[in-house]
Amino acid sequence: MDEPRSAAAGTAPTLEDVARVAGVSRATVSRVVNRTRNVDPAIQETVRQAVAAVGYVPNGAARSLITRRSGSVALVASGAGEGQEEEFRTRFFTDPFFSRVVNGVMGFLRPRGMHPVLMLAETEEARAEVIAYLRQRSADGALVVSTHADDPLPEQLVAAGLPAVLFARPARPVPIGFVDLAHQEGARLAADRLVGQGCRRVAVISGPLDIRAARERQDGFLEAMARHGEPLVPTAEGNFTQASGEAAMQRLLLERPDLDGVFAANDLMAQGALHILREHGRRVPEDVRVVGFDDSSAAVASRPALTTVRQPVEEMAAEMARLLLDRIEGRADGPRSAVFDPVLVVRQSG
Amino acid sequence: MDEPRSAAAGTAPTLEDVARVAGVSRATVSRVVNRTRNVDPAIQETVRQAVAAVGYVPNGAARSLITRRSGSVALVASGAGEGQEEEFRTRFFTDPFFSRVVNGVMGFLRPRGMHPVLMLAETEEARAEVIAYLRQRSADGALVVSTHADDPLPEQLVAAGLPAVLFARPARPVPIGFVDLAHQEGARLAADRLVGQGCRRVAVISGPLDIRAARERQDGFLEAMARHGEPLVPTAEGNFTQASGEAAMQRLLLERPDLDGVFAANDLMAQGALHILREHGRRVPEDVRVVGFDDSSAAVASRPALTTVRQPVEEMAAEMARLLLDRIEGRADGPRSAVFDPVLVVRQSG
DNA sequence: TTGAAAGCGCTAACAA
DNA sequence: TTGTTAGCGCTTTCAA
Repeated sequence: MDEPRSAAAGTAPTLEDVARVAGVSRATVSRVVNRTRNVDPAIQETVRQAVAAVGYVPNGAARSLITRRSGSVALVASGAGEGQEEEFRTRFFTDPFFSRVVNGVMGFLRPRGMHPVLMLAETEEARAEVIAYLRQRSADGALVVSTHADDPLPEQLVAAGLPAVLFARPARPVPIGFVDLAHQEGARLAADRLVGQGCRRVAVISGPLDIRAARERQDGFLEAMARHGEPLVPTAEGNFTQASGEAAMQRLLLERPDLDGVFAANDLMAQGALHILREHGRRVPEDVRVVGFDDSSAAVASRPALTTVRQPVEEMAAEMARLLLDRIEGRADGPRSAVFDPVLVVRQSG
Repeated sequence: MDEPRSAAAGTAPTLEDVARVAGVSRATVSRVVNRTRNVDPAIQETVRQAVAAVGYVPNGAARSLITRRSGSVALVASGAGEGQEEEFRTRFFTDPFFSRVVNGVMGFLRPRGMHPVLMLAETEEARAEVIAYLRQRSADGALVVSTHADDPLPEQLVAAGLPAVLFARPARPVPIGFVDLAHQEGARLAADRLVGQGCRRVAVISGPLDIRAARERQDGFLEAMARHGEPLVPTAEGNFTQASGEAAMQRLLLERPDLDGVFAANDLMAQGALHILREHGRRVPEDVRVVGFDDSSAAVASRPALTTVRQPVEEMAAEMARLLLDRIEGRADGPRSAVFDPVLVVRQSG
């Protein structure tokens, strides 16, 4: 099998080269390469052979200079801007949540020949870079995973007229698409489960209350408990890390040593709660039932495995990508959104 | 504060527009934007103001058409090609290892204005796509995280003359740069620790032995144990997942119910071992000591926290990126590599 | 130090 | 159905 000589050679072959070899014009080669109709099958074959012979690969820059498409989308991890860059990165990447988003996004993008470019936007400078990146058309749009309610990035994107879709509804009403979960509904599922299993003295480990999802999970849970005739439910705030879940559980145990049920606003914190409960000699689920949230890898990794409220992150991420492409390719008129329903996944802990 | 009118308008402003406003030529604007020397400070200022006034952002495609640089690198998750796409993705993304690589890569790339594009290469088709992506200059080079010894991608990259650096030394000697860990040395650290703590009946949970790193960790451990006068060490093979660690621990316990030490080739499997040991009423570290490998987030997440061999993944990933940029920017002559030293991190489990 | 002009490689009207 | 031609927006000689 002949190796195309040009592969390792100095200059990459261009359309021109293929055209010369095939004995046709550049335009025809372009049509064949881009699968445009209206090309004589015989010529098509000739061109394909010429392409193979010279080892031609279209130049992406030249192509997107004219199509105004880069073939990639920015996948942005956006934060509030208070933290250190490295700490933010580590926190973000350590959480299984982010991996699931990446997974779901790639699943959708890949068959469509598009690729995600990872970006961080936790400082004003970084946000400006993201905006500039999009404005210079290095990416066709942005998928934004935002961690704070007062993140200014969504509004900046809208102001710049850039295609973007968020994971989680924006804090202030902004004309931008998003995917989200019915968090309150999910929390209600957890409350119903705990009560249904006979728990009467339950407590909540919430996420950071400046994150909308965290607040909705807490509110939904408290509301459901109130409906069950339990208006007084102690709460402790964590920050979605396992360590914060441990600390919160400690506080809760001090406040209410006789508790028999815990709802944690994510699995990582639930896992932390499990550790502390065991240290204090509480058996799960016999003495205390624990329900988590997310159904992340942490849910099956812990012992006992977590009963948890499933957030279909991969599907949501895929939908987010779909909404963005619809927008980019002009299929969508205004910003569109999708809200997913949570499901209770019963395992051992609750 | 005036908003640049063109931001949300139909067409983005070009160099031409800036030049007109500033009353200079395109070339001069280009020089100012690209910080080239030899521009009159006064003119420089005028140009900057014009840039701000029209809200100019250079067009990336036009720029890279001529510079032949895209400003991004492919971050490739490469597999052997036997598995299902989705399973591969999920496995890969669930492992904290990948997140750490991304984290380290971004830490290095970001200050240099470069961005990672995520790609998968687990089938021949996907590999071809990666190669094409690089050949069409959509990325300036590739960072490859390979999971199997017989992965053909490294050789394909070399054959195509594309800049690339691997995480982990290639199976067959190929002229390509890589970063790696002294795995055998790390395993020796684990063996010394277990023996030093008085363990006499130890066992190994290895990774998939078709992965070089897994084999080296096992070999290094067995060799060290032999030196300690323990030539017979039972082993069980896992696949680096927690579930496989559990299964392996079950088998080991059956084979050697009186074991008092376990070395697992990664933390996830060690975590699985911990679960099984507890189920069987073995206390860790009192009855059985457990040492993991990696020092990933799983190491601090488990109870007891894992004593483990630290692999500085973030640093290694950053170095991988550095080696690639050196190559891309022509600072490196041939392929260069770096091998890192592991360190024992003592926590509770061993 | 600045400007004029020539392309980088490609796609898309428009003609033939 | 095919070819011709005109740029896309930028960088970079080469002259001035």
